Amino acid sequence: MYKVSEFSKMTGLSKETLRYYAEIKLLEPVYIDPRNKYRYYDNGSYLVARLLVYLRKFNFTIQEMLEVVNDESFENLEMLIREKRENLVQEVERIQSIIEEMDEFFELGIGDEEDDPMA
Amino acid sequence: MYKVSEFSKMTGLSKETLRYYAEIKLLEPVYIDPRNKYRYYDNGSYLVARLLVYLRKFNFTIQEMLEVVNDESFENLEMLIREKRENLVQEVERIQSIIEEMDEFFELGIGDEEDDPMA
DNA sequence: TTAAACGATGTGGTGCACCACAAGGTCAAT
DNA sequence: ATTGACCTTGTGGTGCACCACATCGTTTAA
Repeated sequence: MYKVSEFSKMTGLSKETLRYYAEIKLLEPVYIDPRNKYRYYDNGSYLVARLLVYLRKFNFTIQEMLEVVNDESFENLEMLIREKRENLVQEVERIQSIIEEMDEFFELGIGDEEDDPMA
Repeated sequence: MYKVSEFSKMTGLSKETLRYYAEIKLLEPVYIDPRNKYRYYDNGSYLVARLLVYLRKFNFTIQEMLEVVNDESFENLEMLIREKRENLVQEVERIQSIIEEMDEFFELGIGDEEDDPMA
């Protein structure tokens, strides 16, 4: 079993983040020593932590990661990632429409200041 | 000249936002009555406010909008919007690379749980 | 044994861009 | 004059995902 610092180094998640994740029940220690309250994680914790690090790369929010983790057999993992993918596709479209608006803004010619480009 | 509520309705910016914008010197009242501290805005304020609303649509941060507003002749406005456009293009690319990673994830076949897809 | 490293809890803070409530003074219409 | 609308200041809160410091008890290695 791993103590907090070791587990933090293994996973790249800070001690504070681990504490936060335990608090919101995203990733809880598998054992807490009642004498000193030390938190211990195991190899199963490590697998979950690696999954979380991966999902963070996919821009998953905490809430979304909770859905993944609370699905005990991870049978919905693919579906949840597909949903997130759809989110990201829509975000790309949103940004691209902003870019198009900017291009229209440039076409109006900002140099002509007498003409209110924002009308 | 306009008082706060009227100006808020005209611009779509909430009173709290206007207060905040005054505080950070993004959009300050043109006159403050010394007797009661009432804040007044004028038509010039309205033009600036409309510009800010527009830039918010372009995902400009407060700091970026400050750069625009502090450029008194607005001669750099086009340049600043081009920079922001470049930011947004890069953001689109960032998200798209995440989407590609997701697609690779799907190709690995998550159904095969004996194979660690995160290796 | 000692001292440094380690771990815990409690608490407040960060960045970002607002939002909301309380309390008190001023304005405006009746 | 009265009352409701309006404005101000002060203060704390929101959502989000952490981050950091102080204090105190425990563990570890010399």
